[in-house]
Amino acid sequence: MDLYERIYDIVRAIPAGKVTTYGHIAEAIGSRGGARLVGWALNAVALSDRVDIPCHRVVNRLGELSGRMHFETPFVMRERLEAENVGFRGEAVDLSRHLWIPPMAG
DNA sequence: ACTTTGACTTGCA
DNA sequence: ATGCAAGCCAAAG
Repeated sequence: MDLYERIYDIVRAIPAGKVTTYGHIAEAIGSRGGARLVGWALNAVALSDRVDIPCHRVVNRLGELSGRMHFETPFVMRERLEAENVGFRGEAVDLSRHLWIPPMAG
């Protein structure tokens, strides 16, 4: 299984109303520090037809919507999260309430 | 083939 | 707490 598909599997597993971070996903696929790879994979998703992957539920370690630029508009990401009752703390997601840790692969 | 960049995170000073 | 450097894997020039 490619790392990309592992990433996609994990992102798809994020429950509505929850978010996770690039770092946690990277760890889940057995690639600690490979957070950038996750971003790259999501970038591929963004310009792909994949809609099954809720990439809006992936934020950086501070809960900031660093990937909002890659959506149709920079507001879509925030709006989608708020639509799922995700609470915000300033410009970042309240991770203390909405952080979801992905299960380890294997 | 080598260098630079990217929706990132961590370590050391 | 702030600032610089390293590490991860893949894609573009």
